[in-house]
Amino acid sequence: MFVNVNAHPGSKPKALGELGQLSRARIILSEFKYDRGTEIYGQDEPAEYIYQVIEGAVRSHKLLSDGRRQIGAFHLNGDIFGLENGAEHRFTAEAIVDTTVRLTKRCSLEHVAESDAQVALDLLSMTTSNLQHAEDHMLLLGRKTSLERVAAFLLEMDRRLSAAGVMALPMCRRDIADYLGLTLETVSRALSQLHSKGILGFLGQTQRQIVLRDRERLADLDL
Amino acid sequence: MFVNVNAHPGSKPKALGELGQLSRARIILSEFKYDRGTEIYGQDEPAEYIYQVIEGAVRSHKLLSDGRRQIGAFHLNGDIFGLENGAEHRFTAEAIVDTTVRLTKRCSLEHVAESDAQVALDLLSMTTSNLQHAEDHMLLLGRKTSLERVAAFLLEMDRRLSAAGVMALPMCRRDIADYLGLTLETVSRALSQLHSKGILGFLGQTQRQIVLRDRERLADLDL
DNA sequence: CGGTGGGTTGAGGTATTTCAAGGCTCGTGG
DNA sequence: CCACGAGCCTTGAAATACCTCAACCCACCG
Repeated sequence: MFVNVNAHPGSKPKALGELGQLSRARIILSEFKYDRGTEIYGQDEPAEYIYQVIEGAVRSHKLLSDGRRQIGAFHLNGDIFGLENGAEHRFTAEAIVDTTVRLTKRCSLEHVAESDAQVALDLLSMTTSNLQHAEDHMLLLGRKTSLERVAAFLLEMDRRLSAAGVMALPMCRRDIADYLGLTLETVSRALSQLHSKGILGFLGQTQRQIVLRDRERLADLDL
Repeated sequence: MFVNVNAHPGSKPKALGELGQLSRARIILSEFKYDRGTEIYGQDEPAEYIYQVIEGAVRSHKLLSDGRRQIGAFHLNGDIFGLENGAEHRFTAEAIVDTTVRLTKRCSLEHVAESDAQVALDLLSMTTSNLQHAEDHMLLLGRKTSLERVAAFLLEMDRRLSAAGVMALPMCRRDIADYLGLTLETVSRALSQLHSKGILGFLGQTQRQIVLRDRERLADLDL
């Protein structure tokens, strides 16, 4: 089921630091690959593992019974996800593109945390980061206009995955929409609007590579 | 500044259990009262204390620069709030009604957690509860209709503060609206609609005491 | 008694959704 | 090599859920 690969020094130092500490605690790390579009775990499944993105991108979402979807977070290079306190996952996680993750058994980690305060504090710190993101996202979802949401999204992605001033979005418009609580058409219109105002530009013909031409005016839209 | 009162056995066993454990760790607890409408702490202020509601109700909110407000949570009897990992509060907290809180210094708690894994795990558990609530709330704010939001709100409040089948809401319509990402008029209309359908009833003339007459049909609205 | 702070309700406006059409890219198979 | 369909994105037009503005009611209180 799981392919064991030699763990190689990761690409994103910050979050790796966190899992690095866990690694110090002698927890088994292995790597695994998921094809684009496949489910990594489902909502309400027992949370057996926690994950770190080595390469690729993952989305975590909840569904309403009639299919409406809310994406709670995107997990990019170096991010840790799947960390739940209870026994079950509270989101469904899917690979957005072909993705490599590093994973470790949740129970062994939990066991270590019971005696090692430092590990427990690491877990707390990770959970707090997630909480902070969720809190900010509630404000966005509850009170921001579509343009403000898209602007905030672009700034977040710029911060998290921009290389050389250009960001290559791994996710499609529908994913962005379900993250921002909008429809894909509204997201598309907002992007077009920002484009026509010269605030951003598209590279290539896929519309997924975006360069921010006027970060200042974009930030003005992010209240 | 702070009035020290004898800590008496609290009213809500569950959350008290948590602070109870912290108490075991020899952390100073004192009580303090806030008048209705007063600020307990402000966003971006240093997080000196953490709090537990003994009596009353508190709202935590974020503001956009133009005054739009999003309430992230209501804190009712027994709830712990003001727990931040960073040095600063991420919300403004205000007493909705006259409120008594128990409080303890954050730094001393943090200090204990550094060596005591059990305390650190308690903090983790509390943070995880907050995270879980925020995750569910993102789904509500991003994807539910006004009627579904109000139904979910009523069920949440019913669960958290219903006594003898009737809930006495401490907060006004505007607070509910800012919690649900709606306007107060929309909340009022949704409640009227549920009232006219016989799903809920009002007691007294303040419109703040609500009795759920058909929890089944209300739950149908909560997808 | 008048003012203030809630709450409800109606009418009209609007941001966003819904529905629909069309274009572009890319992979696959003839 | 080209045709074709699928997936993704954009754009327009119409529908609608929610917001805004406004009037009114009621309870409370100095």
